[in-house]
Amino acid sequence: MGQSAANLRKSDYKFISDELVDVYDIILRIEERSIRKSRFKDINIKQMHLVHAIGLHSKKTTSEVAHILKLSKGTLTANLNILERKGYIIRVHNHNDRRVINLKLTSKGRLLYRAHSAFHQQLVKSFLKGFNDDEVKLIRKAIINLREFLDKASEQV
Amino acid sequence: MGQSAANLRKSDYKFISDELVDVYDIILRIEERSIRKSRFKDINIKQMHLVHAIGLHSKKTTSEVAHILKLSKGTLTANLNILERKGYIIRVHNHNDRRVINLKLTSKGRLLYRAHSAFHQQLVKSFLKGFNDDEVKLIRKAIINLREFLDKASEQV
DNA sequence: TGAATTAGTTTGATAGGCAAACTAAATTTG
DNA sequence: CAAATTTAGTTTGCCTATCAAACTAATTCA
Repeated sequence: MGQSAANLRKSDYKFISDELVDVYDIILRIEERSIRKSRFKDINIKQMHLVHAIGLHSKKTTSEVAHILKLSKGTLTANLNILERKGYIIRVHNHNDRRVINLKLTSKGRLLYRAHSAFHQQLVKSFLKGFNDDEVKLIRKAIINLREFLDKASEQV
Repeated sequence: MGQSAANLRKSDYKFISDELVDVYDIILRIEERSIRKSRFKDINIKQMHLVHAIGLHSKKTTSEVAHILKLSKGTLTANLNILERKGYIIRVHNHNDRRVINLKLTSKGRLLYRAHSAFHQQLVKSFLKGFNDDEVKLIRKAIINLREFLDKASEQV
């Protein structure tokens, strides 16, 4: 409609930027509410993400998980206490080094993990709805671009 | 290399999902650090986003901004006090209704706003690096998909 | 074996958030 | 028009999440 490519690009930049700023908060809010309505209403979204970080199969240590989530060890201890008390995780003392604690999900924890994964999968599916493989690849490429930029920025800043 | 389209799609879903989960936290961390290194080191990322919500031109009220940011009025008052004390915003009593306070950025606040916008613009540019207009449109479409899904999910959940 | 290091916990302090009570101004209503 | 109600923003009291530093127990180094 007489709109130049340059104008189109500029408005797209702004649109994409503004939308992306909103999207994350919306997702967190939806997750929070869907947990509240589920059988797992005794945990919050941060504890949910801790369960996700511990993961289905790994036996990560407290320090490893603290590093992944960029939380202090003290904060992690507090949250692990909550999740253990509520039956989502267990602490397993490591045989080789008894200072070390390996974290595992209980079956209840694994149920929660899978429910959360399902939500994320649904999210990405709707994000990619109606796109063919080439188009999905393109979006993948955009995300790789972004990640590279962020990693470079992390070093500089 | 013999990988079926379905498999490709599935691994892409997971990749995209996992990356998106990380990206937001990384962005917040970079923003936080870049503020710390800038001339605006006396504010934090939440106050930065409050400045962004107030915006360059609008004269939003306290209640409007509280609603936009989904914060209680009390929380907003506390943060506005900090930004006002530090010279980023001013409160302007509304002539027509003297209960109402309109929020405005000071020149210092506008400088901060523009610095933050520049970062976001750089972010989106790198996100879209090397893409032509059609491809940018596609990504725009993907974000619209996601937003529609989220809005629908918001109603349901 | 004693000293230094390491993994995780405890402790004390701080910050950010909310809900409810409150103040001042505007609007409705009898 | 005066009293009652509503509204915008502030104040208050409380709660939760987080961190850093001190601490404990186990391991490794010298």
